Amino acid sequence: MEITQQGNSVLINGVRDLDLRETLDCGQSFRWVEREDGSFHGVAFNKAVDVSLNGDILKIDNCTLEDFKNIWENYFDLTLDYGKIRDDISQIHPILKEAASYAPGIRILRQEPFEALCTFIISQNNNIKRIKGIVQRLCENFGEKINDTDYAFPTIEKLSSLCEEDLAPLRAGFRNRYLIDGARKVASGEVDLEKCRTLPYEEARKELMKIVGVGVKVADCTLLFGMHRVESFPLDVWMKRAMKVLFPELTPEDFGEYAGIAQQYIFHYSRMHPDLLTEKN
DNA sequence: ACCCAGGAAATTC
DNA sequence: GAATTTCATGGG
Repeated sequence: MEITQQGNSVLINGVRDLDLRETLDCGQSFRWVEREDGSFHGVAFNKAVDVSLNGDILKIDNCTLEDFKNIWENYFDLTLDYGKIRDDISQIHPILKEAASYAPGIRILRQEPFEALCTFIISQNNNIKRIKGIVQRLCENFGEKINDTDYAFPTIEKLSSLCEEDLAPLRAGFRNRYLIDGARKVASGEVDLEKCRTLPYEEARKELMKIVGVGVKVADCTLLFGMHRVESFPLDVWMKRAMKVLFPELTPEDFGEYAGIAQQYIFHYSRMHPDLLTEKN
């Protein structure tokens, strides 16, 4: 990877295994918007950027070399060799091999832990389109304004200072209570998100499940997308169907130390081929 | 009107 | 304890 600065942009040459749409619009982050020209606009770590990819050249606008090294290289997980991981996990099962080669540009973003926690609390019994709307309103109402059009994700302190009724503008329904409980327990230290990066997996899960409204699935997604615990294997409705129909002889443990990456390949593949999961198949 | 949505809590059996 | 119902909201 060769990195150069060009005006207000940073160019990264030689980026492999990255497709912006597959990665930013596959249900792991809910804050990226695709533009007409195929670029993506989004906010993370209090910075708003435009990202585009031409061949193997990644361009990040409104970005300094420092921001790239401190934030975006990590955010897009560019130091992990997904080609190698794909080769390895492809040996687990032929259908996984097919799913991985179907969308080889999926990467697991390294999002902010608190943002991942909140967005996956919001995700429960909900659809991706509405999740995006609620998250957008959450940022507009309670996040710091960082330019004409963009808002940072709300801080832990800000959200923990609110009550359920304050969140009414989100129209998130019963999830308001869960968001407040999560913010308060994280703010008080009762739930330690940083510890979840290194705790044994089951203990990290339990730590997050102290929050009302966080069960196994939301905990697994928070660990995978917020703490980069790539051994996590979240089972949502799609994945449960996929396991039953496509991998009846396998258990989550069979997917190994990169199960979370395999999960994303399978999740995306299943959503793109819903007919594969109907009863007769 | 009915059913579902990257689930989890509350209630009932 | 395991199975079922409820929880707000919006879209198909």
